[in-house]
Amino acid sequence: MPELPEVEFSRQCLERWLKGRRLLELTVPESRVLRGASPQSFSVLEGATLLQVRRHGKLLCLQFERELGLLSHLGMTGKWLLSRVGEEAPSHSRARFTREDGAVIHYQDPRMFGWLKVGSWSELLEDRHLRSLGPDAWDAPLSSEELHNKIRVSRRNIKDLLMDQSILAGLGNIQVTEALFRARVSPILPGKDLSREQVESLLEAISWTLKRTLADLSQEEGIAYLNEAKVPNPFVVYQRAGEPCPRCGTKLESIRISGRSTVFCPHCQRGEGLLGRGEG
DNA sequence: ACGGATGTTCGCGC
DNA sequence: CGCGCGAACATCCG
Repeated sequence: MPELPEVEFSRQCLERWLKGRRLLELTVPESRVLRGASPQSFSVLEGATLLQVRRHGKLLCLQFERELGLLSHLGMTGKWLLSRVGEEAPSHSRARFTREDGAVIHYQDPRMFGWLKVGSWSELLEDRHLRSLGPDAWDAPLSSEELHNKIRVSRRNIKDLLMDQSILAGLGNIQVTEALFRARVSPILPGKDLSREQVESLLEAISWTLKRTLADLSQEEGIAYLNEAKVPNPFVVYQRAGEPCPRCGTKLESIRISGRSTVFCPHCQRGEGLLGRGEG
């Protein structure tokens, strides 16, 4: 379940499980997750102690002793999981790191859109996947002036712009859908048509939805997430097409933007935004 | 059983 | 050349 909040949750888990501890053994079978790297190349991490896990957008950066590092992108279905001694491996485990006490940390990823990359820490910090990211949507939010300047020249719609990791890193389909609804901005509004006030609303809405999802994950729901328990949809509009808008009661609609389903309220999130007419 | 799913990248056409 | 769009990747779930 990886957008910024889930990736941050994974970051905290990895630090709790591994920070200051040695990796005794790594088993990384050949799979698409390696993107062509040799399974053997991961053995450089054997015996290394994890120093810290950083997150930039949806990318995790694990720093180890000996100037070593590991980049982890969770793709669509990636998860880091802890197996206690003697527990069975989860399905679709693509990598297993054995701790000194025998516990095993698994990287699980059925669809394998995620990936792992091992290398020297300094080299990984220059990796194109990291360098191409804009400021983190949570740790380094843009000012409304900065975001407005980035989008005011674009004819692309605002939903596309907010999903663009080079503008703001960490948002995905759910968080953008939720933020646009909260800010009452139409997802199809071209970037150049957003007022400064709308950009301000969006930034507030983004931090609100990220904070709320993060809080959900680190409370009881985090445990449910780990145990794969089914929890009811916690989002305000995502996956609620056909239900009444929680603000005005209008039926929520779903459209596709860049191949992704986009739920919005046709009344609260009208295309003209605050420009156009003052009627309404 | 068919369609859709939290992400990114590549290639094509304009 | 740059932009926008659709397809592709692989598997599961309702």
